[in-house]
Amino acid sequence: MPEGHTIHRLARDHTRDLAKQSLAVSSPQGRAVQAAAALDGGAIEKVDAYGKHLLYRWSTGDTLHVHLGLYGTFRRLPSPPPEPRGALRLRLQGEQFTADLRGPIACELLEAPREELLLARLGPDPLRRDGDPERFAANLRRRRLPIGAALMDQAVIAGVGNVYRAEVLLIAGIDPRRPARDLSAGEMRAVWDISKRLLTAGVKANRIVTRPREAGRKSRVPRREAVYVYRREACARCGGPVERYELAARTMYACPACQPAATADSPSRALSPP
DNA sequence: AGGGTATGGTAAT
DNA sequence: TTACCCTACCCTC
Repeated sequence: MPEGHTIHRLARDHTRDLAKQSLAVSSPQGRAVQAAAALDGGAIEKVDAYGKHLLYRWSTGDTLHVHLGLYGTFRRLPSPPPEPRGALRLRLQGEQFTADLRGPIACELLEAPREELLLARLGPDPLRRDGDPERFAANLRRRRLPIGAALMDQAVIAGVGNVYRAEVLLIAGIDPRRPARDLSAGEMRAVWDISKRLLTAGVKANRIVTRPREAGRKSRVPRREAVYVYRREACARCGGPVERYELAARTMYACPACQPAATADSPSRALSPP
């Protein structure tokens, strides 16, 4: 779940549910006791999202940095919440709602210099107003690695993960193994625009949905039916077999028919937007 | 009910 | 390159 869409959705929800009120902050698991003690009784001004990173801005001037990693999850409970159970890393208890954080890779106070370092190594984020497609293109031109690997590099583009990279490249009709810098300017722009569109839809739906729902289909379909290639046997666009292989230490899913290797004679072509 | 797997990144090796 | 975090989900039984 935690690609950029999840993070931006949490920033929005937590700003709505928890900001501008006194919060009881605790760390029952004991691994963020110091941060909890510093923040307890304080108030959040707003929550910012950069790629897959959450920054909670407290009225004291403190910034709490949270990164969910692969397992991390926030659960929203009505206040007052039940007694904490298990490995509960952080609990933010507000007047009406409580947010419980489990399994994050990062949950720490972030001093200004370290925040600068963190943001400096993030590429443009399509979900942010300041996300700049020209910066993205410049990042790609600088890299010889495959486009499927470049999209996983948070310094190239922030917020895209393993599901979105597969889906974006399928829709763009681009073979993931093509060197990033070999993409045409139009292809680079298409990859950015499709990423932005899919991530934005993900924030709204609060899940990854890259494929239009079939007419008359029930409103909530299994993930398998909400995507074109990720973890599928057959491509949802053409019905052909989906290829899977390791790329950037993760499993890549691609349709060889919809994502042909480009040649000088026949550059790969993008799908018309669904 | 229970087992296998992973939407991510860091630190150790 | 590998171990790890140790949750939620999906699948099978």
